Amino acid sequence: MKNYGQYCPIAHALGIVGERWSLLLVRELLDGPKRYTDLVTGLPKIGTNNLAARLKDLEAAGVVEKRRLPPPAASTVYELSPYGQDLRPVIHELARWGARSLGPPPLHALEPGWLMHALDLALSPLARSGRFAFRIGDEEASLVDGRPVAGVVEDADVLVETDAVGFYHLVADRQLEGVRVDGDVALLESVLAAFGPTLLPA
Amino acid sequence: MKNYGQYCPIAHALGIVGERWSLLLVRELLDGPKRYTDLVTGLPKIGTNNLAARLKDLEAAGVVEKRRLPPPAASTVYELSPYGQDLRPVIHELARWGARSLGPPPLHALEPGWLMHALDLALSPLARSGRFAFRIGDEEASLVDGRPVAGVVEDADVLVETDAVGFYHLVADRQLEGVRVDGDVALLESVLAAFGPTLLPA
DNA sequence: CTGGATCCCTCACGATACTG
DNA sequence: CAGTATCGTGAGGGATCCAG
Repeated sequence: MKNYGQYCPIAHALGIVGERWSLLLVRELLDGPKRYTDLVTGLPKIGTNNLAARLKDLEAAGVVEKRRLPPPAASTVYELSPYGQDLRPVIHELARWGARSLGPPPLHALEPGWLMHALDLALSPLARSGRFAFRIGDEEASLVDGRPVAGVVEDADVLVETDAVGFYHLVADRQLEGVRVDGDVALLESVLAAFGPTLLPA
Repeated sequence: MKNYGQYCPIAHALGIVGERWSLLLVRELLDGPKRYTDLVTGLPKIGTNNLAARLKDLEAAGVVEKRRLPPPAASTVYELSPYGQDLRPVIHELARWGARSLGPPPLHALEPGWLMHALDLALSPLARSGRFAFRIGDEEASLVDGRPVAGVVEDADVLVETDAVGFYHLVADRQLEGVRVDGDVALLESVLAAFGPTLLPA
């Protein structure tokens, strides 16, 4: 992509990761190294030529590194360089901004692992202490002292059970309809109360 | 722009501001309302048709608002909605990330007001207290208790005078060559010492 | 099966000219 | 000043094909 013709850190950053698909590619790699095929399945609508081009660009920019796994797992994986890892705060802010106008989820076709990402995004800054467990649809994850972990943790302070739409309204509107809460309800509500308005005021 | 086909706050956010020029447009408007022509001069390489299209998209998405100024200043200005203002943390993080691989500035063709933006970006999180004044090339700005203000403030704790390249090396490498510092040098150095490594390790 | 490269088609972008 | 009209180019999307 051509440059923006300005000496500006924002324009420069966008020259590196501003192309279509680039930041979504980084999002995929934030969960760890992935193979080419994993990236294709994680980004179904990207053309393979485009994926190869984006990977090449990001590699040339020092954001992504290509590594051959040693035998017997002889395959190549792509992973973020340390500089690429530093995009995490950028993507985190972008996600929090986007979430405010995203609307409720479809009940189908959510990506595996979405709950851990959602907890990390929406609640981890708010629930720095306590043990929260979530069983949402067919996903399970917990928040232990602000860190998301997989599965329902033992002796949680509070356990939340609902589906994806119920979870959305829980964090977005603080509506508890259709949500089953076991344990310290007040603790959960105090965390949610720290949430500002999340929906687009318009 | 077509969607990314995923229920994901990042993909959704990129669907709104992910197109070429969109975030730079928001950057321009973060300084306050601007007229169409001001935007053209601030983004010299954008085509006017493209600018019109991006403005229309951002307005439809609730990020930008178009307002007619009352007579006698009968002109239309564009400004960020509250939701658009909330992009400031995103752009801030992006700028800090991009600055790490940006390299030293050209001595010419820096945009007016760059110094205030640079102070805001690089030093305002670090210098929450104290009065720092800067005279860099033909730009003047100060940092008062962490807030950037225009001009050289009276009775500053420290006054820094150099050119843009000297300023860059001051914040990037903490090199003081070619930099004239009046006042509390130790205070300035303590702020700079709080800066981590800023350049791409590669 | 993984890891791409190639082709084609469409549309978005960039430059410029033009208008209310 | 604030855009719209037009047009050429090139990047992105989709499908297919090929090599290890």
